Amino acid sequence: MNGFERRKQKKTEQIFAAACSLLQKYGYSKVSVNEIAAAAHVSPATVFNYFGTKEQMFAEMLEDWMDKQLAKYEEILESSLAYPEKLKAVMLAEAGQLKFLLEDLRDVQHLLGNRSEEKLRQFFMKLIAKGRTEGYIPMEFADELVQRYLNMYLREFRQGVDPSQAEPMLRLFFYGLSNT
Amino acid sequence: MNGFERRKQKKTEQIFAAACSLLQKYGYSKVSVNEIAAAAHVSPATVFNYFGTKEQMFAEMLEDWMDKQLAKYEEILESSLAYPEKLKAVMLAEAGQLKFLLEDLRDVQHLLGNRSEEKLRQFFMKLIAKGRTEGYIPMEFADELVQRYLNMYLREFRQGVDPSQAEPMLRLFFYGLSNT
Amino acid sequence: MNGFERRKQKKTEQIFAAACSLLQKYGYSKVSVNEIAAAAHVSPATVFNYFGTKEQMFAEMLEDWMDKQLAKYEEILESSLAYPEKLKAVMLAEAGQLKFLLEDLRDVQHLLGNRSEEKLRQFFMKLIAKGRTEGYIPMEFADELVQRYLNMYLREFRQGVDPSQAEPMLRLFFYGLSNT
Amino acid sequence: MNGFERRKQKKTEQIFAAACSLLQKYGYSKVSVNEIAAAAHVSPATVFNYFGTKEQMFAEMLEDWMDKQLAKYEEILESSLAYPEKLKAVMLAEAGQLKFLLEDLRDVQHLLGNRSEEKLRQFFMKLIAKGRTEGYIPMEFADELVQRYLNMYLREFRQGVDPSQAEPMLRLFFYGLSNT
DNA sequence: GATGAATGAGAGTTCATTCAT
DNA sequence: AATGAATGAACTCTCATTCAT
Repeated sequence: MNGFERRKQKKTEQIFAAACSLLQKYGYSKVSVNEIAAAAHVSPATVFNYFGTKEQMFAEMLEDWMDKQLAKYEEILESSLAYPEKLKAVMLAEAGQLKFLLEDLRDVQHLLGNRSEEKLRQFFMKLIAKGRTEGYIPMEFADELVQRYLNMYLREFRQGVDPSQAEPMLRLFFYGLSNT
Repeated sequence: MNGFERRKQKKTEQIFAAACSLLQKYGYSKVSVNEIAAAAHVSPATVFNYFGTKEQMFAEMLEDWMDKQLAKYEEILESSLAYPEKLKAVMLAEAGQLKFLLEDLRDVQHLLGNRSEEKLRQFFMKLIAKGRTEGYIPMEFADELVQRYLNMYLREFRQGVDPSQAEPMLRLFFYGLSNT
Repeated sequence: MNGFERRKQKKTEQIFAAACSLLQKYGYSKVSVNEIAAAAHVSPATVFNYFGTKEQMFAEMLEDWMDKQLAKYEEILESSLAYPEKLKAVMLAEAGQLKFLLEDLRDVQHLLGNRSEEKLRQFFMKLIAKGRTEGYIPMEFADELVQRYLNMYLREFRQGVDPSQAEPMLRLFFYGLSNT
Repeated sequence: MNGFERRKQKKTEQIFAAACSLLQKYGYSKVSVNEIAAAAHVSPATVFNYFGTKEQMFAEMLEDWMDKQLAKYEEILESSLAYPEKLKAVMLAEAGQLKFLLEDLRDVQHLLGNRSEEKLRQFFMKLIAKGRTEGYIPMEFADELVQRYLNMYLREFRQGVDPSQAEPMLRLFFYGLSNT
């Protein structure tokens, strides 16, 4: 990588960092490209030179972020933890992270794009497959259903859980409300 | 009710309907008051005469909507259904309804206001209390936890479920992922 | 005057009072007809029924006010005071009064209209004539000049003088800055 | 100064000129930023990029204008003219100039800001001090009073005097109405 | 290639005035 | 005759995007 590319790489990271931080604070429609450019010490024009539009810029930032997140997930999946611990770890890996996946849902989910969504889906399929192999997920629940179930919990955890609530929530995950 | 009041009432409903529909389609920040006014066959100025600000207009619309929704819930709670059926009915009462409670979370939840949130919370408390009396909700789960759990499911159902998935989701609600 | 006319008269006075008070507080362009109507416990439509336009309404209000003011001036002119005392009295009669004659000058002076301005000019002519007769205003100063001079002082006094400054200002009026 | 700065400087001047001219013609609240932008051959957005708000734009324009005006005054004060001639020159330097200092008083005086007002006050103090030294302003008149007196005349001259009236007005300034 | 400046299109909001009762 | 409701036109201001250097 030559000097030009390194510089571009660095600016891209600054832009991503600023965009990410401001997105969380104010939400997609309330952050202006000018603000992001200012926070990244870059000209607004540079943002457009790099990404074309505001939307595209956020899309790339989110894909970048999602790739990093998925790397963490994969690591957890490959670890030596027991299966329930893995699930817990995955869910807690989200906690306190990008809440905007919830907040400006329509905007942001659409931005996240098919590629990232597909990657995430594939990770889920592996996670579920492993769960079935290890006997934690009964066959009678269809993949689609379990995926939705997992997703629901992930979203809940993304909003933030205080640690004292994490444990009981996970118990509900496995055993539900009925106590018998 | 005289002519003036009837007319105003009617226009208010038109505005609420237009606002609700457009809010779902595009989200809070992407809908302009002009669009809503046009859809409601009303001048933008009228919207401001009625509600003062865009924000206030949505707040009142949401409160109105929430009151109607709560009325349905109460009716279900007072019905002769078995408890699990009641829960199911409450959840399905949301399906296909106002998705925006999720989508522009920051904006809209804030708009919903304390009054409505409190009303909803109180309904939940009654629902949970009844569940405990009838033995469906064990004492060992704190109110706070159950409320969060219910909320999580409600939110999931709000996004829409096809009926074939409703049943298994409710099974998970009571018995969790574990199948033993 | 029958009942209808009395009612109209009363409403007109309420409107004038509200308009006058709000004009002083906020200035011509920052007061809306709706505000005035509200303050006068009257419908905005009534204001337009009576006066046609906002501008016309203020014009009539100002003419009304000016007529009352001129009546006071005439009384002073006809009184038995010494001439310099009369001048002083006229000037102080303005103090603390309608400052807007200064503030939104362009708007308001234009509103005041030719009729009122002419009445005021005529009063000044009488005042000056009397001053000449009594030897206080030398012939070498043209009417036009003296009128302007008086006006300048009147405007100054309209902005408000604290009583301790009134006396020296009047001394300057007669003897100027030179002290010999 | 590079190309960017020159261009910005030029546009700023165009905006100031347009704002000044239109302010005199129509008064603060009746001039829209759009009008000013059009007259300055600039986009309305540019005005807001430069100054943030309409108010701030006028404030800066007035400060700019006042600085130039004060420079003229200082030059007169330092000149070799006799004191009365200096006073006359200062007053005539205003003639035909910014009448709005009178007209939208509330708005504009507030915009002029403390800085400019303070600069003007300081110039007045110097002018008065010089007048005392040279024996044209007797000690028995307090600074405050003289300042007000000067101000009153300045305001009068700002409204415009035809030259034939300037001389007698200045005679009144020194000797008042009394002729003895 | 990167920037600071500039902008067009549109946002929310206000208000003098008119309309329907 | 008087009103409450309704509005069109205009306002200040924002922002994603483009232009000129």
